[in-house]
Amino acid sequence: MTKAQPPGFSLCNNATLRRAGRSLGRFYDDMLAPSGLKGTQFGLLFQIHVSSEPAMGILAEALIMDLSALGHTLKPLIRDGYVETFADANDRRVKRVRLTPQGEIKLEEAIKLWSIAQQRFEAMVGQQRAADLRVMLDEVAELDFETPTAAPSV
Amino acid sequence: MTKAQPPGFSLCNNATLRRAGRSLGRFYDDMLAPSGLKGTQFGLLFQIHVSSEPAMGILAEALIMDLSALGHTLKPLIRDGYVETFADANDRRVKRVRLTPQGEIKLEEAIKLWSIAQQRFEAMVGQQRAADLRVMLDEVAELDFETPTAAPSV
DNA sequence: CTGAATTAGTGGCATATACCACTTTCATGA
DNA sequence: TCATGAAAGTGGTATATGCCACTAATTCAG
Repeated sequence: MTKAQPPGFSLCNNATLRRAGRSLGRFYDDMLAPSGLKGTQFGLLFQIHVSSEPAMGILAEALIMDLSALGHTLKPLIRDGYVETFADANDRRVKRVRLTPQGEIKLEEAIKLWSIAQQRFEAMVGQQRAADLRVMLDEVAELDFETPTAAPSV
Repeated sequence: MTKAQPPGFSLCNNATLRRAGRSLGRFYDDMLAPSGLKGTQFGLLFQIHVSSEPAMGILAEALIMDLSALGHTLKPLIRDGYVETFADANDRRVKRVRLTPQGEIKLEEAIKLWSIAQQRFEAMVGQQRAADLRVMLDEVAELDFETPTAAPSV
């Protein structure tokens, strides 16, 4: 028979991805800890920073995140004064998001810590392989999982 | 200059991994929905199934998951009667975990759904590339992130 | 222009995870 | 044997995320 599955390894792409996510997440969290931000929060601040006062829906889409989840995740950042929201001028349904000056400062501070984490990680797996991995992951993220539940409606 | 970052893509390995995780997670969740299990729960049941009545600590280690997080994640599964725990015979500190008969049945049911998800995914990215991705992810998960906080204590 | 359908967010609820402070058991050395 | 310290879990608290039901604003057909 084939050799027994190494303990902890799974053939499930999803389980494997989550497992790696927990591991890597803790690493980035640890490295970012001095800033008081979690890896996720850093990513969120960064995405807001590089976007142009994005609407929540647009932001959620870019992050492939549920809109309501984004709302929840944003709360601690708003509470801590790093992010603020404001109504769109043309469509009052739309709420836009931006960093506060304090948020920009915090982000800069965090970027320094993040760079170290990023470097440490890439030193371990290789810069090229890390880039390859990201490409692969972005491809996975962008896949069209449209479930053909049954016959596609005419 | 280099071309602007495509919206939603990040150089951060952690952010990219999480983003892909959300995307893939939803896909597996959707596919498993008829069983009433989430992708995470399926992975957990499976890992318990292939282990030999593992102690919680061992299970957590295999999944690279915090022990207390495992405890919390296990609760709904215990409540729903899929998993049960029992004290180790030789060390009363140790709590072992196993599937109930009901849990085994549910797992079998879920495996059918999972297979479809797995197939669909691999049809999209290619079986070989999926395998490569898992290898890469397992490697990342297994990295030694030991933070050399400062001078290693003598 | 008015009522139905659509779009954007919110709030509630449930699971996923982490860290920390305990509590209970063991293991160990004096 | 007994005090100490290590090991395994539990519970609390906080963030991360998703889905669903609902509300507010818009858009659109008639």
